[in-house]
Amino acid sequence: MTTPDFNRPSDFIRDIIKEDLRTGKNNSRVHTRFPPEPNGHLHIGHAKSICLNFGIAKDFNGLCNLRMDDTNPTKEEVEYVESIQQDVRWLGFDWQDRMYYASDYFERFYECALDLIRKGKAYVCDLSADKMREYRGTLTAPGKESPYRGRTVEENLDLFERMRAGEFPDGSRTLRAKIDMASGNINMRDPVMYRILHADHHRTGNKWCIYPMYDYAHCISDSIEGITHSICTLEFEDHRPLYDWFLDELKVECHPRQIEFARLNLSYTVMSKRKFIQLVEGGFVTGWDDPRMSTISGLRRRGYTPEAIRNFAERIGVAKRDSVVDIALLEYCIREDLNKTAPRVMAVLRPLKVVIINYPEDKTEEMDAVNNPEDPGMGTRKVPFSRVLYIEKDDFREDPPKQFFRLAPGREVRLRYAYFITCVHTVKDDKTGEVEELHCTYDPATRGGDAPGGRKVKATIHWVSADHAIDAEARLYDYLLTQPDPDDVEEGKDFRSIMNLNSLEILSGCKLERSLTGAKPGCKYQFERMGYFCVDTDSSGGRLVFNRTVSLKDTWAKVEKTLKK
RNA sequence: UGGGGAGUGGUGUAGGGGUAACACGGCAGAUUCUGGAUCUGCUUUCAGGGGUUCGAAUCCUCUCUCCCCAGCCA
Repeated sequence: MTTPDFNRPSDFIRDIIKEDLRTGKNNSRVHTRFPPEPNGHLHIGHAKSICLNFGIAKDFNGLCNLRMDDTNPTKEEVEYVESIQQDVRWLGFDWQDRMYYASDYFERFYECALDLIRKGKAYVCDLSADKMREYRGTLTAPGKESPYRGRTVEENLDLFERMRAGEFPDGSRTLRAKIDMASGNINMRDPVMYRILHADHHRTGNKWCIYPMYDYAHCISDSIEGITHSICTLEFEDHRPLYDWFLDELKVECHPRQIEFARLNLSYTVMSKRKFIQLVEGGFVTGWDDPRMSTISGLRRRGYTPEAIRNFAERIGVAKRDSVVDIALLEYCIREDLNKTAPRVMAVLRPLKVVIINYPEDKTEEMDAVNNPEDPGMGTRKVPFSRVLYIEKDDFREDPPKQFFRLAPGREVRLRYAYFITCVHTVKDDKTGEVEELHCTYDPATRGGDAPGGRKVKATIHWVSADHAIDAEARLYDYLLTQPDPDDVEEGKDFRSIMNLNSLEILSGCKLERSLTGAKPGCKYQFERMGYFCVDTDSSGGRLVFNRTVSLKDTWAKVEKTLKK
């Protein structure tokens, strides 16, 4: 058992909990829950909530349940409950034996409904959906009471039992709470507690044909599980009076406190199930786990680590105001993690052939390369060097601008862990004039990368020996949107009008150092100077596919950009 | 025009009567066998008006702006 951590960065929710602990509320217990509806895949917004709920439990020596909020059989599927469990586990959280389903409580909900009917606090209403909307009133005008509001307890009991028995068709009746049709809070205008739905539920099958609504089911679920702090997002703020109303009327022992926080928005991406579906169906991405998606599965496939995401969740904080977090912070978090953990490797994404004309044709040397300068414990490896190499196209410029330090005609640079080379000749395509091969000389005295006299070069570039290289495909990703805010679009258009149509660039024929042979999906590397890459699940047999998780910070790219202006 | 929330630098989060802090970003520089990492410095803020006070981001008051709510979705 760990001691509660009161020292970690606090937030308004933890402040409330600390106060409750101080005053001995809830017998000094802390119990939260993460309650997704299994109707879609989790995204990084959910990760914020997961980290919050499980994190609070951990900080205060409490517990956090995982609960499927499965009260709507028409939308929920087992496929989703499995993916949700996988994602939560992957993020590093453990609900132990506390995996719950709202559907497990259906009988309890029913009993409670009976109780409310007997107390005259709930009634069966025969209004159609359209009529009910009409009776509800508007934001500014009060509603009208349903003509069925005055039914006797006996009649209500009879009708409700028959609703359960399946005597009535979908939509013909509802069970409603009897509260106040004139309330300024529309949620309190006799909200529906049960609707008739002759639909198979993924867990209860055809046992039920009436299903409870969120507001009714959620508070009771929390109460049953002994939740102390029921944390949800801002849009439920004006549902809180109803949450409290049900629990007060039912006189339950455990009455959790609902606390609302602002959901996460991330710049240059979308964050709602509806928009994700539009992306998938519109063919903008290949699926829920497309590495450009901010779904947990997408981020995982992209090469993000649970550590980075947890760290991100901590850095963004928790508050009540609407905000848009700069995606640069997420990128910072993954770079921070991978910088410490990812082995370095040399990979040429856009190869340019280089012949070292004064190097023997049949010779191969094994150069020592450091696996991770941030972590000497990760050791070294041998990288083969020979006469014909590949370097990055971007590392050569025939007419280098002033700030360009890399290879150019007549200029000397260092090949990382190998030799200094000087470009003495360029071979061009007759027709296009494009440089297709470089002839260079090397200085044998610089073996390993250092000149004996302390001679300096301005750049070190990576390379791969042509004869020893393995081929791979690299997928480079860019933001999904061309603008930070998905809703900042022209009148009448939606986020699809600001899609970045170049968010995926596929590079084939990349040349990798041979140590990457047989790398397995999920393996993460830093391709030196190019970014962090992760083996994609599309890899098979000898075919290697890499996702670029995130590029390295690139000062040269910035300089070049301002140069172009 | 009803009800519920929220306004602190470019972004996010602290500070809750004593003169605004941390992180990311941006910009410089140092350093470096990754134009990476690291280090240093700079950048810029309390929505507005009035009031209380020796002193207000903080308390009071008025105003403005933004977000959410009219599913038998969650």
